[in-house]
Amino acid sequence: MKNKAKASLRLVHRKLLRWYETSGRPLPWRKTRNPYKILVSEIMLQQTQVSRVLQHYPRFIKKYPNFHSLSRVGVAEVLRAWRGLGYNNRAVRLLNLARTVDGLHEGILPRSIEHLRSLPGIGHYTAHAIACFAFGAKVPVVETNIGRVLARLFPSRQNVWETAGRILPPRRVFEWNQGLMDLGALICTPHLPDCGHCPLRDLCPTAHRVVRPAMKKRKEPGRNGIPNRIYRGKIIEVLRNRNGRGSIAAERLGSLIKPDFSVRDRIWLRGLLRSLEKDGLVRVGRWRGGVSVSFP
DNA sequence: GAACCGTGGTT
DNA sequence: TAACCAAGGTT
Repeated sequence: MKNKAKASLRLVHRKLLRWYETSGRPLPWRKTRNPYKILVSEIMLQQTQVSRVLQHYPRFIKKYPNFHSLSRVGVAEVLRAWRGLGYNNRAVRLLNLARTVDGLHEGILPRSIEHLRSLPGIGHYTAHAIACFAFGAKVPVVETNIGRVLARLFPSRQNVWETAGRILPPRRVFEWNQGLMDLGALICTPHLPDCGHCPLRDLCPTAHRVVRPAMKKRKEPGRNGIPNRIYRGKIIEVLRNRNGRGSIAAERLGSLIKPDFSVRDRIWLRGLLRSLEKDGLVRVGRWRGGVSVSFP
């Protein structure tokens, strides 16, 4: 890299880190280095806004403060604690992860990115996030915010992960990664970026002239124009609210999640239940010639 | 690599 | 109001 580019990069480091000191968000998972607490926050934050996670994270951590306490409960209890967060598969994966760590790793989360990635629910991003935020590794992190920021700051670069690795500062990598995310969430937003208040505006080639790529929506499979995943969520919510009583007849479940449920919907409902069963979210059994549904 | 997976606020 | 969007992961 040329000296000029190096100097410019150092300026980016300085400006962003300074901005983060004064404008970074005071989020609870930034005040700890506890691997379990960092992990829970990262799983919750997958495709989920910070504002929503803030509503549920403290209560979840209080109820399940470590891998051991979480590993001892069942799917039903975890899904109730997960209510409102969405993507319920994450709760099941987190539970299985806790059981694995508690049972096979003496309650200690692995430190290596490769090992982390082998655990359920931890992919490329989350493994790097845990390595950096919990273990202090000097590794890059790229999620939707940072991907957008880097695409605008380095429009000629193609691979954002490679770019993120190349521009990593020599120290304060924790603050650097968190700062880039805050910049994307607060200033460098998708629709109308607030370039006037951006600490990097003088160094950004696309400042004040951001074009956002027009994305086309895909069509989701569903019923009556409602995607199947919404019905899946309704099924889980019905089961959550059946405190005590274990199972429910599929026919009754159908009428609860779809007001005009009829015999023509039976096959469709069976498909939903099969997918939920495969994900470990429900158990499907036989009952009086029909089908019964409960938490596993 | 595309399809699938919740929930609810914002525009 | 319909569409978009949000600290991704799995198959």
